[in-house]
Amino acid sequence: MTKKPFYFEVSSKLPGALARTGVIHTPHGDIETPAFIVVGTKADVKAMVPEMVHDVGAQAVLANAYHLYLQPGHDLIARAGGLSKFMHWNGPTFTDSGGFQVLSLGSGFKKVLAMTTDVDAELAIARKGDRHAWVTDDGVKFKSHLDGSFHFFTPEFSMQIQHGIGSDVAMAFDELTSLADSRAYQEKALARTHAWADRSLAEMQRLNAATPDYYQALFGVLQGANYEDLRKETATWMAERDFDGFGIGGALEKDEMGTIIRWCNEILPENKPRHLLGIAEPDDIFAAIEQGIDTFDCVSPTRVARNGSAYTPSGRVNIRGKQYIDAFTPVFEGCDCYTCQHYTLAYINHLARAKETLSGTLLSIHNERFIIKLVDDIRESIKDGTFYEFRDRFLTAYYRR
RNA sequence: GCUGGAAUCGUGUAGUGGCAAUCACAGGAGACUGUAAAUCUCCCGCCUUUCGGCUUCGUAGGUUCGAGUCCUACUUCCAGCA
Repeated sequence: MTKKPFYFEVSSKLPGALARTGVIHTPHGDIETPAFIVVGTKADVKAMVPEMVHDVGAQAVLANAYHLYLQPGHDLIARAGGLSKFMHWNGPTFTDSGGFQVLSLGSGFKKVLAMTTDVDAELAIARKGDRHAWVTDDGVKFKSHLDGSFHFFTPEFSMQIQHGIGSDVAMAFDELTSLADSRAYQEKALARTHAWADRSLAEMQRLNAATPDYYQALFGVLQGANYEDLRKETATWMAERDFDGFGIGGALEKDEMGTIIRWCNEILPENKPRHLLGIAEPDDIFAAIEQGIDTFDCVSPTRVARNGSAYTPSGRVNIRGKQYIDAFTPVFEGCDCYTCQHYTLAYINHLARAKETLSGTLLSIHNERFIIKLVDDIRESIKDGTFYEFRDRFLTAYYRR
């Protein structure tokens, strides 16, 4: 019996919890889990070259089907030899389906994605006609944020794009809802996400059958907002299908995140990897890993870096602050990243004030290293049974201020 | 020296007789979770927690019910001419 080029092996478990360590095997290499996957939306990790991405310990990169379809086009990436070759990343790659853009360009357009349900005020100011995405049962109509042209994404088309891009792991095309949406809408959207998941799976199987030397894994994506019955329903539904792994999505209410993930992961099969989409804050990472999440991705480390913030053991700090003008110390003592080994806060503060792009690069290196090392340390703490001690010590220091 | 122009928030500006302070930058604080994001929000003359109060358009006069705006002188700067 031959194994698929993509498979997952659990290597250890935390007694009494869902947390586990393991290895995801992909055609482009292995990923030791839990792992933080860095985001490279447009086939680049913003402000970093792949050598830096490798040096911070990243094991995989996640790009986006919507962005790469618009520019430069998945056909071109296919002609270039696939995403990893195109962007010179010698490692595994994931792609998101464009499902996130259903919300970020649709009902969530021009709004901050709420991590709480207290969003009535935001809904009240939502302006009709000011969106770039419209959902129908068949798919999503997008108005390009680049040139205003219209494009229609179906689950099949998203698979074709992702297969063309050539990532190791594709995501099923899903509809991300807002916590502000009604219960009735959540049910409707979840039914649609299920229909789309079936269509995504059928299309991916067809595409894989047509390319004997290339197998692209497909993750089914779980929605259901913060409703226990919907989350359990979708977990059961997804578990019955032949996905290679699963993504847990949705704008998750922060306080309920661990609980929601537990509802899903108690039902999902143990032998397939579970990815948590778009999460990186330390408390969320601990909660998710405790409840059995294997991989994460998030834009936060690079985005906040370009906006002048650095992760530290005592919380996220805005390094543009006046008090760092003459701080001739690293971002924090003891950090093992390239930036902290060679540059001072004062220097990065200067670069940020001078609007030099190097500040974004140096802070991106630092922030990616910080989150990756955190997840690496959590992985080791699961192996040696010190997960809870490590969590309590870390989070107490991180949120002390 | 002559002629013309200019002077408004830290800086550059808007305001051409009717409640001065527009816009930008600089400065201060904050936000950012499957990237419409090297972006966005708020503050930014003084006092006040708020409500609100007070001050101020180079200087000194003048005209006018009322002047940043018109007039006179002065100061400083800019341009041209000598």
